[in-house]
Amino acid sequence: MGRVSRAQAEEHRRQVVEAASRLFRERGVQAVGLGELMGEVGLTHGGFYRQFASKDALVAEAVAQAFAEETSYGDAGGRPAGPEGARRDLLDAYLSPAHRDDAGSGCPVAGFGADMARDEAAAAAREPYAEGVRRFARQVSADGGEDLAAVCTMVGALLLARATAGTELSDEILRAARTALDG
Amino acid sequence: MGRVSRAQAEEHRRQVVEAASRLFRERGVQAVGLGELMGEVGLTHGGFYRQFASKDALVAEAVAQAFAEETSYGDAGGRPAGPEGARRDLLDAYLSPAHRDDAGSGCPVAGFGADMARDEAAAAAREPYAEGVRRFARQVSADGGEDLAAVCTMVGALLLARATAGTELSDEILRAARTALDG
DNA sequence: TGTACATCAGTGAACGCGCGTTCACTGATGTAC
DNA sequence: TGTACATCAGTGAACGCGCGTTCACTGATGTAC
Repeated sequence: MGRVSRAQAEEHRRQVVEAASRLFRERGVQAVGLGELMGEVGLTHGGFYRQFASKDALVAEAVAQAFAEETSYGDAGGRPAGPEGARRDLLDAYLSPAHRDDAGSGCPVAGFGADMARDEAAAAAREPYAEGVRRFARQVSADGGEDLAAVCTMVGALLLARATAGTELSDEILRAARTALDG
Repeated sequence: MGRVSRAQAEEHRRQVVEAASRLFRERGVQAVGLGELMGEVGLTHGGFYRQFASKDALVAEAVAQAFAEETSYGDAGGRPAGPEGARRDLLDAYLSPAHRDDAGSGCPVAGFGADMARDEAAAAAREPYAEGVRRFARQVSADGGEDLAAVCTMVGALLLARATAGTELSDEILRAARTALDG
């Protein structure tokens, strides 16, 4: 292929991080190889190390990238929300079948939780992940505090709905969590 | 080694399933190889297929085995519980640092959740897993029903506490979930 | 603005490694008489 | 109870495969004059 312009290379790098952010959330860090990731961008695997120090370094970037983007959690609602309805809309979207079925562009707290809990992922991602959890707890809170318990319910519901996807239990789980969370 | 008695072989098989049930919960199905599993029992990997049809078949058995055994969730309490205190003791133990730090002998709903959510694990384990979730929801319920929302909060808290283990956020999460769940 | 050359993004083959699975073989166990 | 033989649990080497990582090479880009 020969050399590519600096702007093009930066664009490739950006696309690889984005693909990683999506595929890692969808199938897990271990299940996605560097060859597949580079292929997503139309490149071969050999060029990976011109852009990243290691797979672990990419994991850290992918986690940060996932938290940086604004997720709509499957766009379950759609109606414009006043500040009073913001929490309600967030809960509706978060606990929707659409969000359950689209982990790749869904909540990074849930999407990367399993990889962070088991030490597969780089320790480098630990700090940005924990910060992301806190930020989400503030976003969820009705007052200005951190509603960690609500985050537990939401993330747990999403995980269990995904783990039981295809059975009727899956939808029941989402509804039970939605009902339990006021707003 | 030569042949081994039928009873000895059955004992070996039992030990392999138990080791799988523990290690899979601890590190994930993909991260544990058949060689390591057989080694746990003192055997070599070649004999695996005399006992199991495939790794996926073992996964299904390991999930069933994990749900079959009585877990104490880290034994956080210890005081004898009357029926009125049973739910309180369950919550205390479940949301304890001990349970967070010992996934291998901990709750199978949480331990296998990630593997079930991503399709790494055998489809054969889906049904016993879903049944295990329902059974746990009945166990958690204060009345005779199914408290799916409480299960979401508990499992979510455990997952996030493990994902943030080592940071102070981890303990905060456990306490927040414990406070939110009455009893 | 044009030319000469250094840089370096991406290629493709190779590295060692561990995976799940298969198989010929060993020899103690279990069985038939 | 004792002997002859079939069974089969476990061994260890091999299979093809994909992984993360390295590297010599290509040739267009970027830079120096």
